Amino acid sequence: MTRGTRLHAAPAAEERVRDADRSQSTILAAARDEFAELGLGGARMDRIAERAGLNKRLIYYYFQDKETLFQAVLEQSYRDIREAERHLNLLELRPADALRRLVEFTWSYYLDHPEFLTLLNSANLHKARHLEQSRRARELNSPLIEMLAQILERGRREGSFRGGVDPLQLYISIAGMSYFYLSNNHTLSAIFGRDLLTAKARQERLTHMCDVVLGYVLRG
Amino acid sequence: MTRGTRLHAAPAAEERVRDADRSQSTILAAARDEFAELGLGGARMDRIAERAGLNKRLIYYYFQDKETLFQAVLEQSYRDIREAERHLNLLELRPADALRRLVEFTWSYYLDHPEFLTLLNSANLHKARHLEQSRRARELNSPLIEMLAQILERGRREGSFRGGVDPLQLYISIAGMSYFYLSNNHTLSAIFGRDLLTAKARQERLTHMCDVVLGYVLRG
Amino acid sequence: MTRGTRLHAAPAAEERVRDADRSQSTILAAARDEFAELGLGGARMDRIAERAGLNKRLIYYYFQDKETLFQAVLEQSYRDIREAERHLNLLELRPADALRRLVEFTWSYYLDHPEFLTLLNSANLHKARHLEQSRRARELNSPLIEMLAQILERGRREGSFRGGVDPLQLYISIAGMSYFYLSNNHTLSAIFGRDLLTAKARQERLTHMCDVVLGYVLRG
Amino acid sequence: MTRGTRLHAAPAAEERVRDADRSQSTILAAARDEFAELGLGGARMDRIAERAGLNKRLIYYYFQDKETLFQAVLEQSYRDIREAERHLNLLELRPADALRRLVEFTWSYYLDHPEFLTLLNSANLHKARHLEQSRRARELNSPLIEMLAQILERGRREGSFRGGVDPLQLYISIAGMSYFYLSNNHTLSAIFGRDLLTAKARQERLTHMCDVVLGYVLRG
DNA sequence: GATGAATGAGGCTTCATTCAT
DNA sequence: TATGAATGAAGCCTCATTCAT
Repeated sequence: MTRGTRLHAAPAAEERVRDADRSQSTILAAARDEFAELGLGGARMDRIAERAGLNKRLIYYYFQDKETLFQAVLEQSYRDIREAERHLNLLELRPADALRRLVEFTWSYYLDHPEFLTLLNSANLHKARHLEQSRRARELNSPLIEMLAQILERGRREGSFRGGVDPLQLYISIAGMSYFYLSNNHTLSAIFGRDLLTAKARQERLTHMCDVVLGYVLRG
Repeated sequence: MTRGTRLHAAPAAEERVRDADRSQSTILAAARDEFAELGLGGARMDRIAERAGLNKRLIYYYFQDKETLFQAVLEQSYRDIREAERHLNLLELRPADALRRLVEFTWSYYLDHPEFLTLLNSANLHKARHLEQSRRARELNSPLIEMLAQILERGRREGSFRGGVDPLQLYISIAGMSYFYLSNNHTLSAIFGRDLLTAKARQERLTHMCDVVLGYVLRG
Repeated sequence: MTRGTRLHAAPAAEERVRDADRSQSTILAAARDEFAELGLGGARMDRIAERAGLNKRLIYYYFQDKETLFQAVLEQSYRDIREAERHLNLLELRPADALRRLVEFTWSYYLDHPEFLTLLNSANLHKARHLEQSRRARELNSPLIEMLAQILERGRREGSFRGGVDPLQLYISIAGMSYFYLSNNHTLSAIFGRDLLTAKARQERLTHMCDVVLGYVLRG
Repeated sequence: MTRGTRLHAAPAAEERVRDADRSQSTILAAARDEFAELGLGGARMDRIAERAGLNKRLIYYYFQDKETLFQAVLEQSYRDIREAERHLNLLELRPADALRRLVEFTWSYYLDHPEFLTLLNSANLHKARHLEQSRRARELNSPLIEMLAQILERGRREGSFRGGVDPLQLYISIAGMSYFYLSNNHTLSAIFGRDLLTAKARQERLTHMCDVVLGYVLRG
């Protein structure tokens, strides 16, 4: 008996299971938005339930409490960005192009996922205690570090890149340049009285960052 | 007249004023610590009073409410860093040295004032609404931008620096490289399983950042 | 036909019934423990299901709600003690020995069934409303009262017992002396700083109670 | 300046202090009633506030949480009964009269303070953990034990009492006989179909208990 | 200036119970 | 018979804030 043949019938077992999964995802997405907008302390369980369109009690059914929910949101966010990173085929590009692509990817991902930045902030405000409790923390290690190491090594062997560059340091610098600009965007705008998110400003920022990275890495 | 000589007497007017000032500073310092550790949402007025060793009611007496108090803390923090920046006499140094000095200063200030980073995060989580409400926001404009502009211009005229460098972009990059490393220190440590705050690691980070900035700015 | 020989077959009707009975007993035992440990207000339906290793919904299937379940537990407990009492063949003993045996039985039963004491407490906290609702309340009348009446009468006729002893009053006194000692054991221990449940202490208590009862009943 | 001279004046400092005290007593009394009627698990903080006519928050201001409040109620109840016991001048009476007076006092106190019985039950349901946490538990030791010891010794020396009676055992028996009758009154009434609290029934119970105690203690 | 007492709103969480197979 | 998913009501407790000297 296929699904189409049952009319007015109750969902089959497999479907009910999927309902549970769907509820969990819905909650997770709602929580992600709430936490991103208001931080762990400012988030409200009531509002998360409302955003999810589900009963508040269900949140506790699937995720024990607020802290656990936050941890689940964090893990999901990490899984998401790592998934995106895996699709970056940097090793097919020439070293300099690969670096440009990496800078651009980081920049675009942060731009498209502003919630990732605030979640990261919240996590660090709480001293990453949520990550430490996560057994999966290590799995969250970015594949980019290894890719970056290979790119740098290849560039050095080609003679175009300088040697002695620590890939982790460079990765952090690349991330930091995008991150600070976007994360502190409001403060910077207020202080400098300049909109930093116009199309032009964004293009200029990206160009600047590429220039910095390549200026550093490229052999004079 | 020392205080000990007056028995059962009410404090003199001037002394009362000094007490008032001292109370305010005490509250501000306590609030800064609390906000830095727990964010705006996680901070507790009770705890701030306790940290200050003063009655909670007094906080409301001096600072209308929690938001206003947070704003006051933010402004004070900005005043503090701007004050420190004013003592940086970069223009006395040669351009390359001035840049190194600027990177080092930023790095050291963030290291020594971790609360500044978390306050900044909190402010940005709330979209800098506290800054916008502050009449003094513009006064918070860093003098460093102007200094940096002059340094870059001088280096360019000397022929050692490349041209076309936007001082604001560079300033943000410098700040971002330190900021991300320190602010996300916990997350990074958890993920990469590497203590990023040992003396050696700190030295390496500083060297890396100087290399990046100078690598970018110096004419090949 | 053993169960193992039927593969993928639905259980036979008789077996289903046995399962049903077993489930009900399991629930009842789990509920008894939970109620005994935590009282009616402190007991949790979730925990009862967990203790029983059965789905919570099943509890509602067999016992309408928490109150009804409590009532069922109470009735079962009464049935249990009445059953034990029925095996006491006091009338075969001489009057004084029969009294000693009764005191000892009461004491031992309470010692061995501490849950009975707390259930009784809970029932009385709720003014025995669960008993009043029970159609079987009267059936719970202890056969001991009648036995005790006969013992007292026989002792009196023999000339060894005093007359005018109300069997119900004596029954309550016997029960009360054991009950208070055991039920308030924790409080008494805390206050008097003396472990009341060592083997020696228990023996002393039993001796004391027999002395009291016989001292009262025996003709000088 | 006496109180009467101030009209329309705000309460003086000493009075405000008393307000705090009064609030605490009011809460304590309301809590005692609620706990007595419904047990620890069944009591509701909301209802306690309502009974006290005070803001619920104030309960938490003075008594950290429900458990602490319960502990405070327990301690107060013990203080009350110990206070009453102190006014019993048993040593002025002849030994047999002193015993009768003690039985009567216990019976009357329990009759007049039914909440004491249920509080005791609740405390024991929770294994007296609230008492153990109380630093004052030992102070709650009844002065009656010592008095009873003296009465028994005096009776023995006079030749009217038997020897070898443990005052603690006797105290527990006296308390238990009253306690069980009253505490399980509802259950007993339901089972035996007999109202145990009529004036006549109460008189009979008291007579019975005196008979038991004296029958035991008096030398044949 | 300083403080202990008091409060209303709301937050997180738990509970008994029902739904829908 | 048995069960995982879902829910509304309510419970304990906390929070920022105000009252009343």
